[in-house]
Amino acid sequence: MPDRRHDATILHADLDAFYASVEQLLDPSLRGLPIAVGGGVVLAASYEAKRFGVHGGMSGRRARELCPGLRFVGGHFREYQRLADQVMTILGDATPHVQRISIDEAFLDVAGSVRLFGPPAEIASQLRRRVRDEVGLPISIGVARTKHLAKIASQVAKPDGLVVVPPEEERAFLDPLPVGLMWGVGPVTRERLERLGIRTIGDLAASDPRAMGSVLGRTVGPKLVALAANDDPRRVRRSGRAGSVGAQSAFPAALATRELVRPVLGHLADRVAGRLRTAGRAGRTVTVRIRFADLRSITRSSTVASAVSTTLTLTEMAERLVLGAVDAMAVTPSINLLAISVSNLVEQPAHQTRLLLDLPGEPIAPAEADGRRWSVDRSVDAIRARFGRRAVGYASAERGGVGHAPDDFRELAEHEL
DNA sequence: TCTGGGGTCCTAGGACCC
DNA sequence: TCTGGGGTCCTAGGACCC
Repeated sequence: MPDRRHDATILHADLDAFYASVEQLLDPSLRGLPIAVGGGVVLAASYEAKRFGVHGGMSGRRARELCPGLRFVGGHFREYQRLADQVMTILGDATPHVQRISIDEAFLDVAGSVRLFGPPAEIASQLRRRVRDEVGLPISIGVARTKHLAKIASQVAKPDGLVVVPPEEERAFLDPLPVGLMWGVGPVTRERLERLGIRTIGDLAASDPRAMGSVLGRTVGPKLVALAANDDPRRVRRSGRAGSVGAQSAFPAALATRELVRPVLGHLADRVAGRLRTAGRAGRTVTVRIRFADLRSITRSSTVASAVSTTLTLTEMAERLVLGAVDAMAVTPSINLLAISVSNLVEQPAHQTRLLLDLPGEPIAPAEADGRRWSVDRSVDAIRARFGRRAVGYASAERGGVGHAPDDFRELAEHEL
């Protein structure tokens, strides 16, 4: 692709209030009404509900207080995935350079498409129209020279809008905007910056972390300051595969006994390792996270030479890490949540692993033991592939308050492996 | 106001090697 | 023997995003 980084050819496309918009699409009687997807928690709110201050992450009770007429609707998770995929296909018609960064948003670089389809702003308009006509959903698009600018532009464009930032207007566009609009500036950083008198992106761009001493240096790294100064070298890359796979489970502290650790980890390892095997991958680094009753959490990790994808091996490694950390503590803590994550992923196609015969009476070398575990796992995988996930359960894993989140929602959050 | 799950990236320190 | 620089890998924690 020719280097046209001086042109505004990056698009950031972002579906508006995605889950809520889908619900309104599926049930026309919900259109124009304040609705929230979810129940105990608001997963997404329609713009009609947002006007009352309702937003994602808020408890259902709080949302009802703010907006008495709020309608809660159950999530049609399969439809979210299907419609979002449909939208991505449309985006892919404009250019092969599409980087999907979540279920409902993506970066595009249309530098190579200009001759075919016209200027970027026109491409963006066409895409918006097609998504509206063919899928029925509103989508906002920002067009600029860099990913950071395009992302901010799409936020400014919402709802259902298009904002183009010409290269010569970047500084004027950026400077007055609140820092909180920047990618990577959340509530914590925004609060710290506020205390330093930094409120706008322009303020941050004008600041020098070294000159301001270590306070600013610790608050924001050089990367963030560079972004504020409009220095963003990141390219649009085709969506890659996930770099890690994990699973977690929260449970009432009252249940958190040492005895619970093993079954919970077994259940988590079963999910993680199963996904790894399905994707033909394995990981060298195993990380566990332990959250305590006071919501503080710690992580412990271990990196091994040969990548892991068997359920039992992963369970054992995780258990060693968790118990090692817990036993080192002065008092046995109440555990609130356990998580397993596997990273440092490598390819491990099925045919690469030897299937070993189980000869009765023969001692089993460690490597062979893992081979045996692997073939057992593959058998379980095969049964599940035919008869569904629940056909074979991991021993005693379904008990103990594990697995609160609906499976559909969980699958939605899983990234492409 | 404290729901829950799956991810990424950044920073910093230490070990180790050249 | 001491000093120093640079690169890579690992570990841990934290913030953030959807």
